Formats: sequence, C-alpha cells, structure tokens
Amino acid sequence: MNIRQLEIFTTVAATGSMTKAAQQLFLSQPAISKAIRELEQSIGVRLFDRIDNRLALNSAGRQFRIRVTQLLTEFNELAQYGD
Amino acid sequence: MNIRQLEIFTTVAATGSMTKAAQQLFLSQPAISKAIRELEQSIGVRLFDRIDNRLALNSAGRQFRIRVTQLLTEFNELAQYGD
DNA sequence: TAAAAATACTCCATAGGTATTTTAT
DNA sequence: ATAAAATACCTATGGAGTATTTTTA
Repeated sequence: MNIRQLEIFTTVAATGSMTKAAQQLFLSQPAISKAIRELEQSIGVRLFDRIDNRLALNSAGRQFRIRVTQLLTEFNELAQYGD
Repeated sequence: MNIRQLEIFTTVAATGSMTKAAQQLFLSQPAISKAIRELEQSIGVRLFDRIDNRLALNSAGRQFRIRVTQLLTEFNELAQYGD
C-alpha cells in the first residue's frame, strides 16, 4: 500500500469509474486498473464489486474510503508544511 | 514527500543519528542521508540542525514529528485492513 | 584517527506508458 | 459498434546499494 494507490482509490470511488478517474488524474486507464488491483492485493480486501463491466464500491470499500480520505487530507497538509 | 521518507525521518528523530537509523532500518547510511535531504527539500523546511557532524531535531522538526507519528500510525493500521 | 554525514556513481524495481483483448450492452 | 476494464509488454524514474570524501572531535 502506498499514498499514490490511495489517491487513485479515492478518485475511482468518487467517480465510480476507472476511465473517469484516469481522465481526472491525467493517467492511462490501465495505470488505474493496475493501481487498484495492487491496492486490493496489498491489503487483502476487495474494495469494489465488478458487475457487468462496471465498478461499485462495496461495503469494505465504503468504510476504507472514509479513513483514507482523512489520511490523505492530513498527508497533503503535512506536504505543505513549508508554506 | 512520501511515506518512506516519513518513516525514515521518525527513525532518525528517535535515534538522533542517521547511522543508527540506518542500522535500525537495515539500510545504508547514504540512503538515510538522501531521504532526509529530499524530505527537507520537498517540504521546504529544515528539520534538523547540523552542528559539528551531529544532528539535532530543531523546533520545526519537533512539531512536524508529532503529526508524522500520528499519520504513520493510521497509515499502518490501514495497511493491515485485511487482518 | 575515528566516527558521522555528504557526495558520486551504479543498478534494479516499479509506476506509468501504448497496444490489445475481453466482456457486456 | 461502443464502452469499460483487464491483460501483456516496454520504458524510465527514483530508491537503494557500494565506494569515497569531507568534517570535526
């Protein structure tokens, strides 16, 4: 797990789509797909359900998201420590 | 700024020495030196005073450390989300 | 002169890319 | 036919290494 994966995760969760997250983050769709897969593997929890070719944040994903959002806020504030 | 740099920072802060931090983290001393330099550059704040060839956490470093420690605790808990 | 940190390289793992395939509408 | 995600493969950046230099007690 790393911060980049968490940023990508929150964007996918917010948009409901890897393709839209890719556009928003100026990344390719496969880069998003890979990051989400590796995040899920790393924590050992499936965060999205894949139904048809759509994604839906599942129950674990919804809980995870809340804590990740707070973590990223604090991380970004610390990254601005100099200003 | 990244999580690895923050982990290294807290270890250097705790031991008061890059050499000791290197031993504790099973890394080389130059790897520690570089990580600290890059962290300081990234946030734009000097965290340690260099006096003689020793390090001393300065005032900004002490304040930064408190928030980093909390952040890393939450990060590590999230990384264990699956267990 | 010993001990700590900094500098100068070299190397490799992985984050990201492009191209393509799969799956469902 | 479109559209979304997954897979395959390639490349380049940066995190880590070894070797060496600088600095000061």
